[in-house]
Formats: sequence, C-alpha cells, structure tokens
Amino acid sequence: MTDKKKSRSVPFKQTRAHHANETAEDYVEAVAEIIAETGECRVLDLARHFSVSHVTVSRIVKRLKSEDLLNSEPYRPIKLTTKGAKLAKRVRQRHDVVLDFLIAIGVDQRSAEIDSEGIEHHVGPQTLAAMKRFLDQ
Amino acid sequence: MTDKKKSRSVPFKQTRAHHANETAEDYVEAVAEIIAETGECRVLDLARHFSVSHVTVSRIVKRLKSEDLLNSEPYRPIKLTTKGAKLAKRVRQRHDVVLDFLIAIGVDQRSAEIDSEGIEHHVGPQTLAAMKRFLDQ
DNA sequence: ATCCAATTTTAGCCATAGCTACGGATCATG
DNA sequence: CATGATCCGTAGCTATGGCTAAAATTGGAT
Repeated sequence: MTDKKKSRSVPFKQTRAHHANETAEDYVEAVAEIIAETGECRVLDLARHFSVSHVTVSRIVKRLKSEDLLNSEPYRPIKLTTKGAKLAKRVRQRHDVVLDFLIAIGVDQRSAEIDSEGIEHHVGPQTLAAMKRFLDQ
Repeated sequence: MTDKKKSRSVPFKQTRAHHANETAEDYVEAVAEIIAETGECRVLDLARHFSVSHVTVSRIVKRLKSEDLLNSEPYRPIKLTTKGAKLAKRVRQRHDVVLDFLIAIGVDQRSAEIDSEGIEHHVGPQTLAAMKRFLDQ
C-alpha cells in the first residue's frame, strides 16, 4: 500500500527494549494479583505463576527493583512501589478491556484468555480506545 | 475470575521460544515482501527494513537457514524455502486480517499499522476467525 | 587486470531470560 | 534452641538479539 518497505523510521519493534517492557508489565500485574489474592507475593509464587524457575524470577525481580517498580528485602515478600502499582493498575485495566473485547467479538473464553495475554502489550492508546468504544454498545 | 493464579499449565508465554517464533515470522514476511517488490532480498534490505544493523540480520538469517525457512549462499541474495514461503503466506494473510480489523473498529491507519505488527503474532486461530467474521459483515 | 566501494561475514562485546547445581537464610516444630 | 524443610540467592551455563570493529567477498570501473 503506502510504503511497506522503506525506512520505517518510527514503528518497527526494537525488540529488545520492547520485551523488557512486556516482562515488567507482566510482573507488576502478577505481583498485584497475587498480593490481592493471598496477601503477599513471594518469588516462588511468581515462579509458579509464570511456570519458570525461581532463579529466573529472582533475577527479574532484581532488575525491576533497580527500575523502581518493585521493592523487597532479601528473603522477604515482594511489594509494588508507587510507580509499580500505577503501572499494574494501567496494565490490569488494559488487560481486562482486551479480554472482554475478544469475548465480545465471539472468541471463546479459553482462547481469549490466552491471546489477550500476548496481545495486551501491543495495544496502544488508539486501539484501546476503539475497543472500549466497541464494548460501550 | 476463574483461576488467574494457579498453575497455568498450558498458556503462559515461555517468552524465549515465543520470541524466536516472532522473529522468524517477521523475517519470512519481510523477505517475501522485499522479493515481491524488488526482485531480490539482501541482508542490507532487511537491515533497513527492521532498522537494525546488518550484523544482526546476518546472524538471524543464519539461524533461519538452520531452521529451513530461508536459503542463501554466502554473499548471495536471500530466498525463502518452501516451508518459509508457506509460513510467509500464512503470516501475511493473518497480518492483513489484523490490520483491516483494527481499521474496521475505528483505529486510525497509522496506529493500526503499528499495533498490528505486534498484535499479529498473538492472534490464534479462534481470534483470527472472529476477526474474519467481523470483517464479513 | 586491478583496485575501490559496497556488501556480507566473523569476532567479540552487552543485556535479557531460560536452566541446574549449590549454598545460605528463615521459620516451624519438636 | 536445634534441626530439617522450605525458600531464596549466587555461580555459571545456553540461546536470542542488539551493537562495533575488522576481515572477506563481490562486482563494477578504470
């Protein structure tokens, strides 16, 4: 159509950075969820949640602490910083919109749950607004 | 609602493997596109397309050759294998559906182009079918 | 035929996200 | 209050995808 091949100065994915963001989003969302459900969030809770080893979780938590999204003393439960809690809330709301939207267009619950986990990270403000509009009628 | 926290035996993303897949999909799609437009696809074409260095492209092309998706002699243009061409076709069709769908629900062209690049990789068969149904009315 | 420019590959760095193996901390419970 | 189970962190491996610098190949122009 317009210019599929050329420079792509803005858009294309810059994969590395994008993935780090997705991980951050997934983790703060999970931490908020687990705290809401069980009162506290430990490394092992996250490991089970994501089906990865506790070592992987441990390293990622360390990175997110350095990014001021999470907070925790060694061998202690993980908490969200103010910044992390804000991000978690945004992510959660966006996730809910995407999930509800997929169901609204006729995707079965199970598939909607799976696909929304992946899709949510790529839903920008315009697309999110369009999904909301769709749900409001 | 149902069981957000528990085991998650199937769904959660196993990021590593998933990303390698996305890269493969992006690359075969780009190779097909560039060949269709210019007759041949070189490492530098891909580097410009994705806005990454030619070195990164070179290494990824090597991997995709080992996965029997691409084919090329050293210092020669890149071609798709039969398997690669099939994947490219599937990816292209899915990409078009997602892009058209976003536009259909009212996302502006620019945002739709950007978001569809990320979303497409997470659209499973059920979601794809639902999007097609939506477009057919 | 040679030489130069453009292209591609190789070597080697970094960060992220997987893993196993191991060691240190915490905490119930006896 | 000791001890064992559980939890968590560190060391060190792999693969992927970024990068720069340097070497190699190709191919066109003189």
